[in-house]
Amino acid sequence: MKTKLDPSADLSAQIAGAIRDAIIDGTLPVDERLPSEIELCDQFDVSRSTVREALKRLAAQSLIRTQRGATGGAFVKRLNYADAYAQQITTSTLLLSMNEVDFATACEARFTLERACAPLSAKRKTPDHLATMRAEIHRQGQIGLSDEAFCASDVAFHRALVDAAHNPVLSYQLAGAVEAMQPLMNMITFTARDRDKIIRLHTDLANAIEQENALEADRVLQTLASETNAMADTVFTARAGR
Amino acid sequence: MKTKLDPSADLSAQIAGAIRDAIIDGTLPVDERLPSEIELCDQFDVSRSTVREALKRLAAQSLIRTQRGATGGAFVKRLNYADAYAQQITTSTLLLSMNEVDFATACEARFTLERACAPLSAKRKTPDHLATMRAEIHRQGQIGLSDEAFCASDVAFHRALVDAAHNPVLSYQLAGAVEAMQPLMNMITFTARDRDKIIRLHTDLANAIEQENALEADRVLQTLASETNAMADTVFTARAGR
DNA sequence: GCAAAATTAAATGTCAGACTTTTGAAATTA
DNA sequence: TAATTTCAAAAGTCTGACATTTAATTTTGC
Repeated sequence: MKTKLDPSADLSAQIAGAIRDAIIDGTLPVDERLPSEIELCDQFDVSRSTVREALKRLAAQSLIRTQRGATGGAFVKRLNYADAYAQQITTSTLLLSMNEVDFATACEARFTLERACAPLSAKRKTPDHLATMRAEIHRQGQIGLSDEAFCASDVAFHRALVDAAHNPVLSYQLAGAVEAMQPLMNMITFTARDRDKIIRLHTDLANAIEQENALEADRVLQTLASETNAMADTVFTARAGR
Repeated sequence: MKTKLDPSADLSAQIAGAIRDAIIDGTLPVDERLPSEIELCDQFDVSRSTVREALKRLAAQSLIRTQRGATGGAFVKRLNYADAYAQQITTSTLLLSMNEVDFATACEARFTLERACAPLSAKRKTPDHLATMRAEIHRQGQIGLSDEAFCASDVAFHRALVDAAHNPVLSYQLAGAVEAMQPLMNMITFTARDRDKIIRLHTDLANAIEQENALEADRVLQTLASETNAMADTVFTARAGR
């Protein structure tokens, strides 16, 4: 069956779109083999280059995987959490860095979502997640730690908090909110006093989670949010003053 | 400068990765023109088809846009909210539909995040958002409305609720959680009684938001979450019984 | 007859070159 | 000066060839 395309618009985009729609609505189930490139040429009445460009578009979105060889081809890929996480983080990071989203807005979004997680984390935490949180707190206290490493550890701490909720969908949704903040946080220079303050709050938070005290966890997260905002304010007003 | 690639791995993926990294870390700022395809051929020592496949990968992720003509080329694209939303929704939808995420898990994630939004929405709502919510409630009550249209209206209602928080980052993060549920919801047949129940809760929610009663909004959302779960349960156990 | 080795075929990956279309800039002309 | 024409650069498309990978098939050696 020949599928008609609009010859005035981007052909590879149209082909990719048609296949993507078929994947999303389930017409093409997971692990189904797509027609070979040659067959797609025939179906859409375009050259192989165009078909290949369409397939690369789909591969970039983790919608298909390709195998070479005799029984090879393009297959509908089961989107796994790792790939989805990676895409989510890339998109979120760029959205924040390119759109001059102010720190306060991003910060509010992040902590609002984290606060939503906290009660579930308190209820469902395992020793494993608590151990990760405590390990990161310890790392954050090491002397000579660079600002960047401090931020990375901060992200790891908060991811452990989120993962403790044991809801992979929630973890996925929050991955972007938490990780995308890292480049923004990296712009901040944390004084020793700032770090102390954060570490103390992290400790309070870990304790609250350990004791399944959701209310206290929420309180600490609110404090952490306002403290983070305050630190960013100090840095940015200082910079604007120069 | 010639950039070296690993000839044993996928060349276009490597090129796309190199350029993507340059965009993410800011080496290539927004609206910067990439070298022309021919220049990229030279830089990476590959053919034009390979370069083009790499560029299509980037275009699929909304990282670049291309222009034809004399002053044309590939430009780093400012990722806008619309594109980010669309990607977020595609990814979330597929993640849920392909991984046999059970309804309860997805539902929990969605309502947990929405509950986090509600206090902000109550505080910052505009007449506009309230009007959208009420309009969707009205639509949901129309007789002869298909299940699918009912679900679509449900999504629109909840998006208005989220958007009322006036935090675009939050709206973006929640777009996936709310929209990705739609295909799952579409599997449910809503009885007239179910619809009545949902519409009543939606009305309560809109009222709570209007009166800036965050506590009540939270209570309604919790009820809505458990009711939704119950309806799904009924449908799925009935189906499993056959 | 069976196991190892060689062959084959199908598919993606890559390359080279030509042509088309779009589009802004430069040159020309009225 | 303004409108028109020409030009050139760039992406978009097509064709055909060859390379590489991989599984199935066939052949060979014992």
